[in-house]
Amino acid sequence: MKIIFAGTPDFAVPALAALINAGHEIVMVLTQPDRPAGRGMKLKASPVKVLSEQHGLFVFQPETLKNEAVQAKIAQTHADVMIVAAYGLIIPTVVLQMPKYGCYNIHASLLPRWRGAAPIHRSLLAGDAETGVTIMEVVPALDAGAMVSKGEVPITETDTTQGLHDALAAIGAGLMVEAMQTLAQTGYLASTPQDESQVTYAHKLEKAEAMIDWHKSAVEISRQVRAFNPFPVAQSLLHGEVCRIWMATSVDDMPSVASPGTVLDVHDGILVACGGGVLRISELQAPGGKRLSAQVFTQGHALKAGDQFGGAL
RNA sequence: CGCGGGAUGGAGCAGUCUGGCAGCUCGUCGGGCUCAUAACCCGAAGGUCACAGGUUCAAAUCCUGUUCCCGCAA
Repeated sequence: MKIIFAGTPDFAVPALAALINAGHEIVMVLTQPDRPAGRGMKLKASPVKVLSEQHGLFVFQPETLKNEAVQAKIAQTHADVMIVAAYGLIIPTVVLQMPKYGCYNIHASLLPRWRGAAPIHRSLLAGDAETGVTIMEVVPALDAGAMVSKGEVPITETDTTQGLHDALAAIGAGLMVEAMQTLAQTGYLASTPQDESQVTYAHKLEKAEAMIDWHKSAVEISRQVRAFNPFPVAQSLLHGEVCRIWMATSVDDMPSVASPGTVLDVHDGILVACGGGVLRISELQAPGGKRLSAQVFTQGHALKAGDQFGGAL
């Protein structure tokens, strides 16, 4: 089929790769314009653009799709279908109606739960037992279209956003290829409307949410740490400096006797007292340094039982 | 040229401000102890202090340039 692919970050890459592999004709790739990013603010191409160029695809990077000249260019492709995966720009109704079979989206949650910008982070933070990915029709309202298929993934005590993201991106890519196969054969995709009474929204992450409040329970802090890995990374003050916490699990068979934020032991992971329970930090990063396992970290940094996380600068 | 931190045996760090014998924790190797061990004891190897130039009797340390890594901000 003739496909327009609209996507920007890493999450969209497996889907595009899978569609190329499945033999579809990608007539246009929409991705956000190169943005200044990273140290030095150099212009950086999106992951989707990088892959597209490797395959010699036609890449189109308009600032907005509201412009008529831009819309005309999209119409000229005469695509059968448009596939959206974390594109990041609003797609006007007129564009949604251009492809013969419409427009389908890959969303990283089990809809109708977690519509919006940060579904993986929010499901992890909320302590959901499972998450997943949904293939759905794109409609003008945010992530509100009827659902075509779903893939579920259980969330364990050690899952991070990074890990779930990669798993969901892979599953979503497979489901989308399946859906396109069905669409190509039958010219139709069955879909189920979302139950509006079950809708929740996954709001964008705020930087301020990264700071750890040691008065929370170890279970909650562990979720926060894992939800914020790899971005923006949970952090706390240690010896007056910002320390990033990459991985931490809650130790359930240990009562917390000291005040929240107190280091209890550093021999098997860094154990820290919380508002409820004890947190075992297994990977962290000091300013200027690389991320290190707790064991390696304690060999080079003076950290001992009785030290305090948190507090003021 | 957006702002700031860093580069020191294999790993992680101190030492730099105030120039004067290259240090610490861990790992590796050898030996000992032990029924045994990632435990404990004794010993050893391993570094052109990122690279280039300058100042000095003397530079890891001060000055200049370069490369690479990290955080912030986007």
